[in-house]
Amino acid sequence: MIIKPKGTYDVIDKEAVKMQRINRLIDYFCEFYNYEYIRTPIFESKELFHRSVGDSSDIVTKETYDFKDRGDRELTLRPEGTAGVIRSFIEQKMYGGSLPRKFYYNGTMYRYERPGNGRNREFTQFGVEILGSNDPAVDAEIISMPYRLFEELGFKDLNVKINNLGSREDRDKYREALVNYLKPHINELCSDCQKRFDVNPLRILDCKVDGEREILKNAPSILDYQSEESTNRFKKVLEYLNYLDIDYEVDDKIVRGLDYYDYTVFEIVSDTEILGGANTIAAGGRYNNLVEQLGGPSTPCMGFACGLERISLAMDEFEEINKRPLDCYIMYVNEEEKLKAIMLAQDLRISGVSVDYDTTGRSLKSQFKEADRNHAELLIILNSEDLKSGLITVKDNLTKEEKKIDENEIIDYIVSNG
RNA sequence: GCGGAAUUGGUGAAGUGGUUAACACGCCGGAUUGUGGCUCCGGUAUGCAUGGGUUCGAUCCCCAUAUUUCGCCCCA
Repeated sequence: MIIKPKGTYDVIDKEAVKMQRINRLIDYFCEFYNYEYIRTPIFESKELFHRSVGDSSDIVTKETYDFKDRGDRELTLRPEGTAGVIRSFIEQKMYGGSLPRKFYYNGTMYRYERPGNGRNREFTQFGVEILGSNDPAVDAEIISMPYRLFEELGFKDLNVKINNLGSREDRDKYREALVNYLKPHINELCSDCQKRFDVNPLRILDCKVDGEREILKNAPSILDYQSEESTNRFKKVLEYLNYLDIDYEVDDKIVRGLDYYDYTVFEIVSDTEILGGANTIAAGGRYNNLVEQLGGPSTPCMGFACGLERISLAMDEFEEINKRPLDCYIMYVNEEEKLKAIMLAQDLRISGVSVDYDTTGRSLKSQFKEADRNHAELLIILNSEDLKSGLITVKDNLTKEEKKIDENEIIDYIVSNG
């Protein structure tokens, strides 16, 4: 038997229904907020991700799917959505047109990691990016839009953790201060953090092992190392969030894993327990330098992304999700009736009625069961005897009321009852 | 990548070194020879993840591989 590759999964049954529902809401929401749909390639040149995500980050060094095609091109399956959008923005010279551009994407991403509950090697991510505006109102929208989307999907007790990383210079100053503070205590940190100390000291703030320790609680705060301009900007973002009624909490320990973030970074957390310890359902931030870093003109941007599998998993706690009911199920037994069923189904479908019928030759009894499995609202029971006199039996599956309708009026009857 | 656990029909699962692998749900058929969702009866794994090995004999013991899952690492 051939089985699916490790870390992939099939979306079927309930999962498929949930995914469709999530996707429809995403499309609806983004349209409402005036975001344009964008679809970029699933594979890009390897270099794109090395330059955007940061050469030193684990994502690029060991978690991407890299391959060479037959023309010896170095390619990478996209591990995230932002880089492709930025590349397109630059390559299509969108910076020459009216700004900002507001995009949303929704598609599969690839990451070579150990699969687990709600984490796969092929996974689906939805995200938005606003390119070309540094207005704090953009920060507020990028946070409030997913917040409201999650509320709409049924999430309760949402909270936003937000922090201000400031400009590159602000961050460099802070990094130095943090390193100086931690240096005397380095032996008290866990082994992972001792490694991080050299590679990415800011990550130590996020450590699960050392996070609760006094050393880190008393560490200097990045918020104290901001320029006045950056601090005022952050205040403005928070002010907007207040007016938008978004529940947030400033957390100066939030630093994101990627190199490209500056100024506002945030995570949306839900108190659901189904996801285990990790209850972050969306995350994002501002990246005002990335476009330039990738060879475009300096363009301030902000975005967020979230994994649909985790969203879907968390939604298991919410109300039962059912397939859309079928308007009508047609039953028959013999060949003559079957032909009628096929033609009737086509006419009804043309008239906008959702309809189905059996194609496995099962008994009438089983056809009733099949109709129920499909939550059919009306049952059409064809009978050769009645057909001779031009009559068709229609049964309401809720009230069990049965009527014989003239063949010529059947479409109108069903349309007006559906 | 490192460590632990698991893997029996469509599903949930019981089970034993030795003829036909419980039970339940589901599905299909019948009782009801064309009107169901209750009831009753019957059917439903050429087979216990895959490949080796031990054995007279393995689903059961051993090894390897795969997949799943938990923890670490990481998290867009």
